[in-house]
Amino acid sequence: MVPTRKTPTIQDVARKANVSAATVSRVLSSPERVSESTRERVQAAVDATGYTINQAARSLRLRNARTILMAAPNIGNPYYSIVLDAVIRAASERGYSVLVATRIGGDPNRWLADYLLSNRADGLLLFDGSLNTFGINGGEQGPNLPLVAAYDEIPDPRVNSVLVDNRAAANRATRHLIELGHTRIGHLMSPSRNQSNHERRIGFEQAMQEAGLPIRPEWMIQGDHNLGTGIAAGEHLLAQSQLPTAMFCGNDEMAIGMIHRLRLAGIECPRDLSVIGFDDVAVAAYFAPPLTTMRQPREDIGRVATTTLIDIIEGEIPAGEPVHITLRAELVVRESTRPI
Amino acid sequence: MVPTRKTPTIQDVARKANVSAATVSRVLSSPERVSESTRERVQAAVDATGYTINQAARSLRLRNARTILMAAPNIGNPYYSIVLDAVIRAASERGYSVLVATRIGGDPNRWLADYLLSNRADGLLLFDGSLNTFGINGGEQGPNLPLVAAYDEIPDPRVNSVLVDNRAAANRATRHLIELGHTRIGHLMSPSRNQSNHERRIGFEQAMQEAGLPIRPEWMIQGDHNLGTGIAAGEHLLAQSQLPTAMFCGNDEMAIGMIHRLRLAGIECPRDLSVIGFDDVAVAAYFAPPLTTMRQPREDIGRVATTTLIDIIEGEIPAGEPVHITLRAELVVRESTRPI
DNA sequence: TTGTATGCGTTATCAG
DNA sequence: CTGATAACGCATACAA
Repeated sequence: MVPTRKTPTIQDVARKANVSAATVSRVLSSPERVSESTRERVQAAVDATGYTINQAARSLRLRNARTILMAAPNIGNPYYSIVLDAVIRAASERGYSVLVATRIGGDPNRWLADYLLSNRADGLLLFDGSLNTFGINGGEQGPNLPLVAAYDEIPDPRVNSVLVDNRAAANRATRHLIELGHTRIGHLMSPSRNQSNHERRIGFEQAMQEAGLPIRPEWMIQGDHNLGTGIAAGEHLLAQSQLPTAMFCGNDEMAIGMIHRLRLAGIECPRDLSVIGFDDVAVAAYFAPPLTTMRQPREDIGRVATTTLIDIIEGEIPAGEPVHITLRAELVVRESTRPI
Repeated sequence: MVPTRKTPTIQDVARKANVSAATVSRVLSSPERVSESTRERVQAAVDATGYTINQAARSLRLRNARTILMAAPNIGNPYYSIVLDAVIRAASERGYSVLVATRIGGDPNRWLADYLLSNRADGLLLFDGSLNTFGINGGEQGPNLPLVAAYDEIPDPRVNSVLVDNRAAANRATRHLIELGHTRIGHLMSPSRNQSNHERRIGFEQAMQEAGLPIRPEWMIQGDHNLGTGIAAGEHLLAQSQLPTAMFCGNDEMAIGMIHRLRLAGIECPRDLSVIGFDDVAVAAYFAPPLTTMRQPREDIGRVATTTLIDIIEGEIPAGEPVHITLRAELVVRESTRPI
């Protein structure tokens, strides 16, 4: 076994190039401030030693980590994985690393803030609407850390946000059903924990009212964004004396679960029931029937939120006024909806 | 605007508690080495100041980061997102953070090694079979960094690994079709870039040979693990003079795409063609028809790989002999396969 | 253009 | 049980 050589430091490089450590540091961060000859000599020494900068030391000195933290309630959800992918790409372009946290035990407000306070991350990308952003930020006189909330309508206007106009999207989805001639329309609701989901319900109700259509309470079903509640919703519907002819579902997974359950009972989509989902997950297009849905601009969300956060961290966006960016969802018509 | 207070240091706490910084440090890391009275005093000062340890300084001093790096070719793939979730949970339990990297530009071998060498991460969880683990590790006399490769059969026995027995799983999948009475069986192959996928093919061929069944080249279709190649495979099949009665697909996404395409041409699954997939992604159970598949133990992979890596980092597993852990996939019979 | 000196915040070592 | 001190590796102010 070869004895493990310790990783070279800036000093080792300096010695090898016959310059001071300061010069090596300069070659690395502002090469133009160093004469060409020494620059080359240092570069050669760097290559020869295989030197890599020690980030811990650099972070300590610079008081930053060139790292952002992405927090989501459930990274296992495909929705977030696509966002995460975009986040990593955008961060990488700016030279940032990405740390990931998901909701586990303990007080999230506390350990999320810890990450930032402890100099492990320079900013927070928050995808968890159930968290109190105000609390994370230390309240009224808090440290006011770089924070961008995404995917949730944030009721707190003091927090930077990148979000989808859920109300408009839900309105559009519902109008699609109405335009198809449906009048008996139900809504499989998203969990109302966070504002964005509540907005979907409002958009639905708005569209119904605008069209003069009744909102039937027995067709307003509470779901929890997973396949299981979609199935439960199907069962709930089967127990009703009358079925709606169309359903707007708060996300695709629930739509898929519901369609699946109803088919078992002989209710075919779209023959007997039109269904529109929300999100446009990867399989939506290949489900049977291919699912009509509102597509979330997931990559955009991840990318825009990340660049915004980094702009804030680097002071390119003034800290004074909070930033609010709104993205639009897009109607994707496939085969799970049809005229009445 | 309240002037931003700088975050308190261990010195601030020490002053407030009338002790030295060393004592504060001891209270935090080994409380039993400090008298009860001072311990309480220090604790109170910590609470009062809202002190959080500066990780950069700690890392610099301790020469570790208490962070691991997960590298995957494509974090947007739902497969990895579930693994990542398990990784985060397992890491968190041991007090580690998780950094995520995905394949972007540049030489991955180089920047992955950078992460470790630069003291940003203490170990690497590698899910990308196309990467040269040996290279990452610096070759024969390399630094030999803590590294666990997962999800791919690693041909290099010098690298620690946690993997699924793909050959046995593919063999089992194929036998399932054979037991159902099928004799005309095709295989939609995974990309052969990495060994694990190649193992699936070997498992298939083995099972066919054991059963004395012919392997028909025109039914051996090369895919690329996405829905698109599933569709292409469907078209390829439609162009043949004779169809197989059963197909073993290298993953669920391809199976779904293929079934979808064939249905458009009037070939129904499982009526005309039995299909078994691989992975058991979330929608497999709710596809029409619900998909028979080999379930990958994704959570197990993430958890076991993580705990193993941390054990290695912390020296609980001797560095001498590489660790190789094999997990088994499980046959999940649903409705996309039926007797001939 | 380059070098010297200093400090970032922490913990381990060594005295007391 | 506690305190003083040094060192981890880097980047900058200042001096040359």
